[in-house]
Amino acid sequence: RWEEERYPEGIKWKFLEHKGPVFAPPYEPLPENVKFYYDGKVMKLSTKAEEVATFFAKMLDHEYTTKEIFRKNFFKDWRKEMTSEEKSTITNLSKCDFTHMSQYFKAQTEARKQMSKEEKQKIKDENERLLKEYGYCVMDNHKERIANFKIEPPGLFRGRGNHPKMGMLKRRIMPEDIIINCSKDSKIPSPPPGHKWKEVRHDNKVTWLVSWTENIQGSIKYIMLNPSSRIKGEKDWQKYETARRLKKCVDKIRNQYREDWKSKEMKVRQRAVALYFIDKLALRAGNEKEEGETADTVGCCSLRVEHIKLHPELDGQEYVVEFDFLGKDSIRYYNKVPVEKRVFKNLQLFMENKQPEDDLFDRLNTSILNKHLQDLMEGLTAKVFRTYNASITLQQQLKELTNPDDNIPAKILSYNRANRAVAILCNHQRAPPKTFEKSMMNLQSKIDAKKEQLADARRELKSAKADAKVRRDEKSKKTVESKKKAVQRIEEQLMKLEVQATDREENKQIALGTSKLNYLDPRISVAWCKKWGIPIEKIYNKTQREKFAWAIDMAEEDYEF
DNA sequence: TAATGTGACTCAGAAAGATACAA
DNA sequence: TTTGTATCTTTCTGAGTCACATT
Repeated sequence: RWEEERYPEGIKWKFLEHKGPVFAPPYEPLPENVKFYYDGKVMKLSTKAEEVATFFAKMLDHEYTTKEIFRKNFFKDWRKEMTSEEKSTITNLSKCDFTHMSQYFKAQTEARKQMSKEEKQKIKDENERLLKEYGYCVMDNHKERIANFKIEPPGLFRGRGNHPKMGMLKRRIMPEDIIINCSKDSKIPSPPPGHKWKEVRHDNKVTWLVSWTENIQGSIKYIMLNPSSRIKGEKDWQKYETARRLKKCVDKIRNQYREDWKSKEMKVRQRAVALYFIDKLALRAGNEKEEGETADTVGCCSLRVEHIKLHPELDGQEYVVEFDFLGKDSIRYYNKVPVEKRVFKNLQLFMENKQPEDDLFDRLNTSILNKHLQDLMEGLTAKVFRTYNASITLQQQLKELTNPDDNIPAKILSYNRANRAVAILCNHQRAPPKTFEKSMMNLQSKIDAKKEQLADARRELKSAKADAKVRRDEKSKKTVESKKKAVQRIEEQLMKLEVQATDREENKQIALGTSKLNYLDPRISVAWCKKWGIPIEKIYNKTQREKFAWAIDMAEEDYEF
């Protein structure tokens, strides 16, 4: 297995062979009867302009097509694709009527749903063929699954939150944009007929197979392997091992930064307070970002004065810091945290004579912080604290919440609650599902029905008992037994439903997936399952079991993070 | 030098798609 | 048995982190 293989420093593989990427299907022009209207009049668009128009039409129902920035960016990029005639006619987006196009696409979606079984199967088979041919590569001696072998199709860029580039045209990626990475002695993938690759290279110090430069931010996109692959699994394992090394020295580090709160040097104090937040609140490092290029979000080091409020006293607690800022993906972080007096006083100092838009930690950035962390422990960076605190929290919570006498569903509820504690710590949120209220009501009515059923069963049991008392024969005794069993079964079903309701309610706005997949040492979960006799399938689905195969292999019931 | 840029990788929630379940 | 719908799974691709090169 891959756990045993070793490579010299920086070398990621010796042999790499793959088939290259799958390109987005070419644009299919709309049928003649689907019309676009400008200023109330039918207008036939050139193919290029029409394609971009369809991107907008497909999003018509979405809120962001009403946003000014989105519309402005879209219109600007759309005009670039128009012929000069179109350009001179179409001068106002508000006069464009995409509704007919939009209806056509909705009808198409509907038609796809209504397809016969055979037609659906045909599509499925084709997808499978594609996966079989392009979805795998050979890295060293293993056939590995590729994560994203399909090139992103063209469309309109949708950033998260208040992104200044929303609505811009994401251009179509051509073979001429593509860099292929594979080994010299492999069969080099051939570009589509009539095309050439931008470059073919043989760099075994990186893990990607294909790359191209995207036109919105000018950043590089990659095709890489699936999480189940050796190269990803090994790295994942390493990540948790680093976090476990932090566990051994975290007390020392904590004492150190507490000392540094008193330092004469401003830089050191800021570093120490920031690190305290990263450790205590599991904040992200917070790199600087180029203004105007992305949504305005921050992490710890990039916090601004306007993102915190200091309360010498709040709701009976002393020295409370109120955080309110947008973090990664523009997810709001809101928290009121009582801190130590010394931290509080330092924050007051940092905020002195500053404007709301000034940096809170003006003498600090992620590079300075990470250099310092590197000195404290090899391989230590800001994000290791997140991994460490997430995993240790799961372990503690599992110990605290698991009741040995509980049945399996109740134990799983405890697991989910432990998982939830981590998700809350890491601020992993989701939009409440659109059908949440409804599904909650459905569940409640199920519970009510089950309760009635239970009452009936109990009544029947009672009368059966009475009956048996009178008759005193074998048959009626047996009836009592079976009625007892029925009551028990219904009680269990009821309990299961109630547990489910609790779980769902508590989970309304919490996303468990990210922490489960990226922050929790899977060996903790595997060990917990073994210890309590919970089938691993109850915790990890098939994909997750593939990703965590190394942990399932490795961890025994006594594993300690 | 510290600031800035570049590249490669992890982590993120929404949306689409597949499946299970109830009517 | 079929069909509609709720839920679970997978896909998608944007948004971070962090190391290292360049100026």
